[in-house]
Amino acid sequence: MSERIEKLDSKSPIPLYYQLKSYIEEQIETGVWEAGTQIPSELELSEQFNISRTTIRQAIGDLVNERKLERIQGRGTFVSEISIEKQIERVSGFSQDMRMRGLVPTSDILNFEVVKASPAVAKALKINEGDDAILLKRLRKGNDKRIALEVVYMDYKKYKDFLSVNLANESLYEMLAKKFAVWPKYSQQVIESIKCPAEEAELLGIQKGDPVFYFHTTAFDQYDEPLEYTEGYYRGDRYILHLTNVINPSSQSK
Amino acid sequence: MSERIEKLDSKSPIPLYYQLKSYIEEQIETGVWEAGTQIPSELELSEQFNISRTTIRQAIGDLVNERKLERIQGRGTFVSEISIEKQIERVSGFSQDMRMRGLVPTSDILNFEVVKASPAVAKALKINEGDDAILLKRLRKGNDKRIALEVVYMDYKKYKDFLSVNLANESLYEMLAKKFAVWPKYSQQVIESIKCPAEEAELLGIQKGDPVFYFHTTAFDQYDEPLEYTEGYYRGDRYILHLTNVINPSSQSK
DNA sequence: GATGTCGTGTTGTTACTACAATTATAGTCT
DNA sequence: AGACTATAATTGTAGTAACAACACGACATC
Repeated sequence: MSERIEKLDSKSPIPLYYQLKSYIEEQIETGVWEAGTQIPSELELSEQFNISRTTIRQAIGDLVNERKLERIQGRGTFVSEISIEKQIERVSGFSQDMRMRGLVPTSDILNFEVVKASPAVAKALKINEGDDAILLKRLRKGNDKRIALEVVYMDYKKYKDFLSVNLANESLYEMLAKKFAVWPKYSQQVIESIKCPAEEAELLGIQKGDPVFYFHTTAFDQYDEPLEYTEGYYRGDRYILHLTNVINPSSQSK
Repeated sequence: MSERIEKLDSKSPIPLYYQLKSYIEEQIETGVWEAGTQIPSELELSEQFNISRTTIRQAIGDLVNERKLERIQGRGTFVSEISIEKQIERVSGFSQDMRMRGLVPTSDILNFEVVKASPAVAKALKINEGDDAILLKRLRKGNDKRIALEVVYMDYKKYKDFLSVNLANESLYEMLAKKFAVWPKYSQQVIESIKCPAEEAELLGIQKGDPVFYFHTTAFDQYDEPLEYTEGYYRGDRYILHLTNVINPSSQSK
């Protein structure tokens, strides 16, 4: 088992460096290469797989960027102690967020209609004030407990077909990817800690004035166009924000 | 002025690719290459600076990683529309945070002593419960307005000399870099939205029960060792959290 | 004991080459 | 006009080569 090496397939349409990258990721994820340990040197890998050092470095460089590996000149390449990656992936909407916390996400749709864009919505979606916008108001639950109240706005011109879909239990992002071939590339959030207004408090089942997170989030698609704008009230007693901040995003080469 | 090209210095100890990277960053930051526009092709840059395409690609690859450029096969390389980078740098402690918001950070030191580590502190700093820990309690202000109450804990064994320094107006991180040659590499935060307790409310000049952000932050140094653990209460009416979440951290090569 | 030197192993930098894959455009054919 | 084709331009992948920079241990020297 040990000297039997899965040779990489140079005839495959998948690039060699990518195959090697997958191999290394597998070694890390299965624990064959434990956190903190040194991986084989570039020369060793080059001989082992019979591919050039250029290709080895490309695979390792990618993984260094993703913070799964760390290179130290003169010493070697090591498996990162802490996988920051997992924490960063937090940001993929409510459904994924809940699943990551081990909760089952569900939603009650309170409102689903076309409205005129308010100034805030228009600005976020880069449309004109008064233009048509899709409004989707949902009470969001984790394991059937009320967690948040979210109102999503989208550009009606772009996503009018969207009104016909059923998304009671489906992730908005998963649906958008399937039906419209768009997906979020990044999102910008503004988060406040406020007293919950009366109307929202009632829907969330808390007292007026109880502390809540108030999110304004604009998600951008792969073309850097606004995808959706969301305002959300998250119960302070049931929702905690976890963040990992990377101070100095190091480059591929250093 | 236009055909006069700053030649890169191959005799400099600074790598060529890094010099080129700096040059490109300068072009972007000064607006010579505007957002969305195509930069010269790799071949053009190679001829212009008389360096190999390998080196060009390394510089561009770094900048693609930092999301300042985007490469599209068959089309070219373009300046990113939105500089996410600026938002990511948010995370460097209160002083830098305030400065980034255009406010002048100051602090009142309320307490600065050695205490026995509580379970939470011990766990965060990876020391034993009851071990000595440095406690630094500060009322933090922006433009002389009270913003937050922060309590920093550090390992006394590692940073005992720290007790003698004066940091009324200096950033903790800047001081640590100068005196101890350590700096934060990343931090993990847990953020809650809670009702402010009575004691903290009084110090912050708000009413008991007003909403505040409650932060627990552990910062790790360049060796992945815990550097400091901070608990902070941030006034909800004066502090807003801005986040940019990158959904799919793409690799250097794609 | 402290310091310096040297050899080995490792990653870092740079150059050269060749071909593949993709995109856009110009041109041709129907 | 529309569909297809060829070509050019551009980035992507892969190889080879050489030397630099750095870390570290072994050993010698002071």
